Amino acid sequence: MNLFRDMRGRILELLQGLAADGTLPAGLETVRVAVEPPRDASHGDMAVNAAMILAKDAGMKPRDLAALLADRIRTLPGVATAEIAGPGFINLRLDRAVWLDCLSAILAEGEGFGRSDMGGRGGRGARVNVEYVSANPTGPLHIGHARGTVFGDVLASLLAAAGYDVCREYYINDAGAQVDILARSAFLRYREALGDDIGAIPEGLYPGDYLKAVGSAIAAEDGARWRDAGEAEWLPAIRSKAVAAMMDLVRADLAALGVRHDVFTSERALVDAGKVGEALAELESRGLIYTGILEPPKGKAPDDWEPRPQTLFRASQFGDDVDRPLKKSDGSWTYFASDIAYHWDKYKRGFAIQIDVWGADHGGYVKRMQAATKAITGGKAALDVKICQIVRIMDQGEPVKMSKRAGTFVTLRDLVDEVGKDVVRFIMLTRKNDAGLDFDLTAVTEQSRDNPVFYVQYAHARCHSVMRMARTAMPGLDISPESLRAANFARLTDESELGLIRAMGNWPRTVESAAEAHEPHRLAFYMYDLASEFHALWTKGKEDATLRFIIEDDPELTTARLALVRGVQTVIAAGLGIFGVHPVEELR
RNA sequence: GCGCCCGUAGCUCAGCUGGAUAGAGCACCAGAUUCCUAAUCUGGGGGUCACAGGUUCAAGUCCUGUCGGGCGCGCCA
Repeated sequence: MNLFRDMRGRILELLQGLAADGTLPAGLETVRVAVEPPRDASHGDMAVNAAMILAKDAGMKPRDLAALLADRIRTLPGVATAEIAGPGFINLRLDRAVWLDCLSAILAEGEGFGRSDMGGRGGRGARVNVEYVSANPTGPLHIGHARGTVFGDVLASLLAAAGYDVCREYYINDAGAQVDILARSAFLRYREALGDDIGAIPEGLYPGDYLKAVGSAIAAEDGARWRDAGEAEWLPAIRSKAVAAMMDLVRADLAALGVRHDVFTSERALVDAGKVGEALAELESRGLIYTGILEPPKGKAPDDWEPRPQTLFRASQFGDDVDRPLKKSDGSWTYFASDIAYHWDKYKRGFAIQIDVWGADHGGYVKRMQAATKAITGGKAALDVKICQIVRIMDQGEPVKMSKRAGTFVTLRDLVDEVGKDVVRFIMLTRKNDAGLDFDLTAVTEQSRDNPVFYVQYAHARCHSVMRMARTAMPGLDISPESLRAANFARLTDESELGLIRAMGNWPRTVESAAEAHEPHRLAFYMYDLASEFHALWTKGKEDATLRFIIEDDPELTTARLALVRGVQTVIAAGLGIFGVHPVEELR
């Protein structure tokens, strides 16, 4: 149930009617017609901008068109008033019964309230692929991965809630030089496990203790088989085992954060299957590959720059600044080349809508990837890249210096262990993805209004608390979901109560707009605002006892108010559900 | 030098893809709080939306330029 979308649909029907009887010209473009809550609540329940959007094409003044339309809107069931304001807004007030029905719908739909079918009507939604994390399989996840991981995961949930058929994907970069280094590092640990003295880990290799277990495992499995073999002989096997072990680590870290991917795609597998060659042949056949010499970047020419003919993709034909190399000087593919194959592969697997979640340091890569995706799919796939800005870990307002040597934590797991997965997940979404974020280890566990996690959780817990209280104070009262659903909502008359219902009525459109914009952080702000309204009403009951939720000598009123509380609880739980945050029933 | 992102109240940030008088929280000031959970609530002051142009009925939002901050810039991923 989405009151705003329903109303928009009915207004579009009215417009069609006006066009059909010749009052308005036919074929007016209505995509920009919006039905929204007005910025100022005193303007009413809904604001319609149709008259201003359509005035020019209709050949009318906005306010005249508004008057015409308002006359029709007033005849719609559920509309109490339709007034023209400002440059041509039509402000609607709905019958109170409409809002009360909305509460009824919330209770009936439960946490499904707010789910949408915008991803596709009548059956399965459009398929969307969200690729996130995709950290190199060379060690455990570190703090720098936290934000993109949470962002991608919640964006995926959000799109699913909006009716899309979502695939959560992880791209394993197991084909580059990094994993060879991993293999060499693991090989040392293997020899160590066999009793060799390996001394200090040489510069350039991964020194982490987490590789000791890998070395031991290989020693246990293969014995001394590789010990005296040449690198060319052992490297592929050790690499494969090490990567598998690292992915186990990564998966465990992800699980600690409550993240689970549907698909893990291996870059090496793509390469071995010849997909890169196929992709480049495809581009070649479209005349998009040539051999040329790139200009050195101005202002920052690398020391060892020398002009060299390269195999280039014509990225600049698709919006990129320059053409991009596909081959390294040793003849192997660049990372970009296999990434083209990968995105093409995603498209061929049925994903015309693709979203990649990257860290801020990859911002310069966005254009070329979009250019390549556009080129190789013939413009049929859309790639949106969400860049997550860096997170500064703070403590008591001071930045935390993170280094292994200093003993301060650097891994994602440490962060989760320190404050809990729910806190990490929520806080990572309290800022827009492309803005920086300060994560204060002390502030996020404080119990105050400054701390959005607490504030929202407290609202949810408070709902449960009220229910527990009601059971004690009025033992004979039936507060089962069925009973609350059948409550006499007409007893809800206070403006704060209705305001709360209106706020809840905004939830479905918040979900839709957040899904459309690929901006899950909007849900955090919504939840915070709803919690705020709820706390305000609760406090009102302290000053005015007649506004309390529990009125012992009036079971009917109490039931209605508990239904309201239940509604708030439901909507917050729905929001936290999309966030993958467990809604607490009690704070301690 | 070029590209991308950012610039909104003293501070941290929203602003629903162009709408009405630009909003929260913190901090500050003034109040409420023997209470369904104490960890709150009500009100107030505070703005050249970095700056300058442009587009239109309407610009924080779109375009151009300038300034300031971050990230990136062939054979790393």
